[in-house]
Amino acid sequence: MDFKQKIIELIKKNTKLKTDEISNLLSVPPNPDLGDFAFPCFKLGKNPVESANKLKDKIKIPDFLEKIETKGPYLNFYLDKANFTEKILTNIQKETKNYGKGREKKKILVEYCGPNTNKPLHLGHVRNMALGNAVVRILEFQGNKVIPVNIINDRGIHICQSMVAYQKWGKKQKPNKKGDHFVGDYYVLFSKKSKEDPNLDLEAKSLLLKWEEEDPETHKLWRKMNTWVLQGFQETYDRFGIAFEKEYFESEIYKQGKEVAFEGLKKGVFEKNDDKSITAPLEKFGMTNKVVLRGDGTSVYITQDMFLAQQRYEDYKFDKLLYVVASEQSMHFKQLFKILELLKRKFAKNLHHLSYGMVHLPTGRMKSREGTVVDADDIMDEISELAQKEVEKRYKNLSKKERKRRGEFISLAAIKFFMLRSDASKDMVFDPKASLSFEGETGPYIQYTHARANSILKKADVKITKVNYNLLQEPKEQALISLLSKFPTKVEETARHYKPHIICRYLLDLAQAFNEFYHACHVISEDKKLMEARVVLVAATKQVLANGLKVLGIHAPEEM
RNA sequence: GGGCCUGUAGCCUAGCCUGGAUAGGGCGCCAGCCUUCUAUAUGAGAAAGCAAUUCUCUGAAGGCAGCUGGAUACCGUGGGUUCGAAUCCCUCCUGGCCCGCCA
Repeated sequence: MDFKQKIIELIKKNTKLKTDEISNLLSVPPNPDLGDFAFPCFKLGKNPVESANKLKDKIKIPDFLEKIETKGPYLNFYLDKANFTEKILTNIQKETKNYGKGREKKKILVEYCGPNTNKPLHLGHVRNMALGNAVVRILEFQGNKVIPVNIINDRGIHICQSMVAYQKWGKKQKPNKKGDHFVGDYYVLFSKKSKEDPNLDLEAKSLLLKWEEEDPETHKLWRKMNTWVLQGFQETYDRFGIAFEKEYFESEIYKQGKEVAFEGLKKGVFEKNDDKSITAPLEKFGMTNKVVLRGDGTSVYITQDMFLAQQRYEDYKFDKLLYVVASEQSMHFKQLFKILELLKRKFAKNLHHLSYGMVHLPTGRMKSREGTVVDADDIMDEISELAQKEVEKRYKNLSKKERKRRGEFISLAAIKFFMLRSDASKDMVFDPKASLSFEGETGPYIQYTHARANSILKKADVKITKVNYNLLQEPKEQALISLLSKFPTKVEETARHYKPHIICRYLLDLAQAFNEFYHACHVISEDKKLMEARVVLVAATKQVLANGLKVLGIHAPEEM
């Protein structure tokens, strides 16, 4: 039983309140002077100050508490420091990389990334990948079985546009650069040329028809170009540090939603229109009606998603399916989930759209047709270059290889942390020049703190025998220990809300507390027993920083 | 017209689910911590005087993935609920996204 539970019991014994009520009221005071837990006494009577004092007199102080005090209408509980410190620090020493791990046992599918195979991944995908990857790791750390899946949008008119341009101007060249960029260039070329020559649009349309008729030549070209693009994506995934357990291809499933549409019609959930198209009537649920199958029998975007959801259920029997997709598709998912509910799919209530805000440039919205897009690879290159320069400034004698390695993990930390540190639901402006500093609330700051902790441990050559936890009484030490104890709750909270920014904020607080601590308290000292206790504290902090970075998908370096 | 999201210092952001003590961070700004330089007729002072040397002040530059201190907030607006509202409810306003037989 943890301390909070013990205090709840204590209050329960001495008041008429129920456990739940007390649990809700009991909170952590705004600053450490006011103790470790606080209980507001407004509910105990008309005069809360008097009630607080009465309650205080009634309670006998148990071993784990140092004291109880009243401050106005609040009853403040002070934990016995040595007892608390010992419990937390020994726990971290024992559990190491599993400290904070949860015990949920669900099977969760997370769909993210969702690229189109006509152009490279861009900044929006970077946010998506950072978020998806972090959510996967956090849910895993919470104890769940998590299966990351991708949906590849590898068919449709936009794909054919790149193909037309390649046919006309590609001269059968093989890629002379990363495959996705190579193909993307033809997509941009198509957009440019089609402004002058409207016939190109017709050509793309007829190519799409040929593709649907499974014309061998067309499919051969399509497969060839897709292979180039997918190879390029794979390189980006590897660099970003993500992997998928399964990739679903739109081209393999887009036709199969039809059965679902007919099923809905039979069940009376959908309606048939005069032109033979099929509609899901959703007006009574506060949405607009949705066509789920065209008059000519071909499927639309939502048709394949209806099928794909159930396909995934058959594949994995998930307890939960998360779609990490930008907020612009909120309506689509609202409609999709409602339709599946009307079709009485038992998994319908276990679907969740994890929506995130758009990434804007200082110049406005990104438009791939107009070339005002920042490519994922380019931004990684650019930031990596910057980071390598910073590394070089600090260490003149590093090998080029090592400098590159460091620059790379630092830049990825900067990018990922920047994408994750604020609430996903908000839009953000990404200014490549100004947004990614390495100072302040950044990934590198956390990494740096981790590296510093490590370097202290290396310097402090001491044998840990029997630690006297009583020695860690300084306010900065206590503040740090108190933060360390909160990690498991933060993980739980993050997993419950799918909000990685909670862990980001926590790591910033922890890093700051640690930096303040080691400036105020010298670890390496003549007093061996004190040094021993502090070394344990530093090691514990390093461990928790590492655990936190890991669930965000960020490397925790030993030095940088 | 309808739906969803959003509004917190000059800028960015946490807190809102689950109401509670002084609204927490960061950037930027100001003042320090650290390093270097400068004073060979062209800065000043101290170590009794001179020389050497050292130190202090003043000045300048640099660095800064770190630390300390400081200034900055009608929590969009108006109302309601409550002993108590950034947080819950309602009005209005701002910005964004969506409302296609595109994906």
